[in-house]
Amino acid sequence: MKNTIRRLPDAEQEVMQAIWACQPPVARADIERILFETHPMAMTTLLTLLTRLCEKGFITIEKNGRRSYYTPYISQEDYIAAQGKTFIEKLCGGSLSVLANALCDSGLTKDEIAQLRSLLERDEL
Amino acid sequence: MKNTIRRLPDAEQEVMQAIWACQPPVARADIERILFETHPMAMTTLLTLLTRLCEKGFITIEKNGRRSYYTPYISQEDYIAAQGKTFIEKLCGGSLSVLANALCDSGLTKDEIAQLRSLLERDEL
DNA sequence: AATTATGCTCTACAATTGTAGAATATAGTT
DNA sequence: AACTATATTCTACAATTGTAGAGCATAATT
Repeated sequence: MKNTIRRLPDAEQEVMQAIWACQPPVARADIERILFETHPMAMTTLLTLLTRLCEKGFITIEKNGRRSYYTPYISQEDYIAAQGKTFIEKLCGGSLSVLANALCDSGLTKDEIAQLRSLLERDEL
Repeated sequence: MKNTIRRLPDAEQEVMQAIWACQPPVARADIERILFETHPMAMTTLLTLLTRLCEKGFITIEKNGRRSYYTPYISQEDYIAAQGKTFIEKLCGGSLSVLANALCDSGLTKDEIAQLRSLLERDEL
């Protein structure tokens, strides 16, 4: 786990999620297909973002002939952990309960509140 | 509560936190003093950020003579709730337990894990 | 009232981000 | 081998963000 994982800009994060959703190494076409649902963009735009993600150390790119294949270098779990941690420390003063309360009070749909309840009732983890 | 609260860029978020830490309406000098600890910047930089925050609807500015006073228009709780919700929906597929697991596995200090444990053991909320 | 100090607004500019067309390189086809 | 299709890299540019000096307005001081 890498401990300083920078917060990605929205478009790049969207691309990472598409990559994480696939079995690596991932072909451009697969990423494109997934993104089409959530954040459609021109193909060259996607390729620009992939290049930037590589420069930032989030993925590796291997070429095979004229095609490239993309593999996450930072896992989704590590990214979530790092960003979640930063979020809690920076915004919630390090207190998880501040987050939980804010979510309960106003940030969640009924389903999500139910989910939070059940999560809080399990005390394993 | 406003339901579409945009994610602020880092510098502006830092300023908001300084404002939230004070009793409104807040004088520039107070914000400056707090920021000096976390994110020092030139005074005019701060004033630029305050103007942007006002344009974005995060604060209101009232002038009294040549000084201005700043009041949050979006509460910290609402901001945390909105960003937390977005975070969970966008990154964790809407599943809080995904966040909780990632945090447990690698994102938290010992203290924070202890805190999460105790939070999970309380089943009020 | 004139001068000075101070607090804010305007202007500026580099870095990052979002977006995509133009150019290039390579693989497939005739 | 020449032609065509296609996948990637280069180049480009507007919008946003981080940063702060120059200029302006108003209050305090002499």
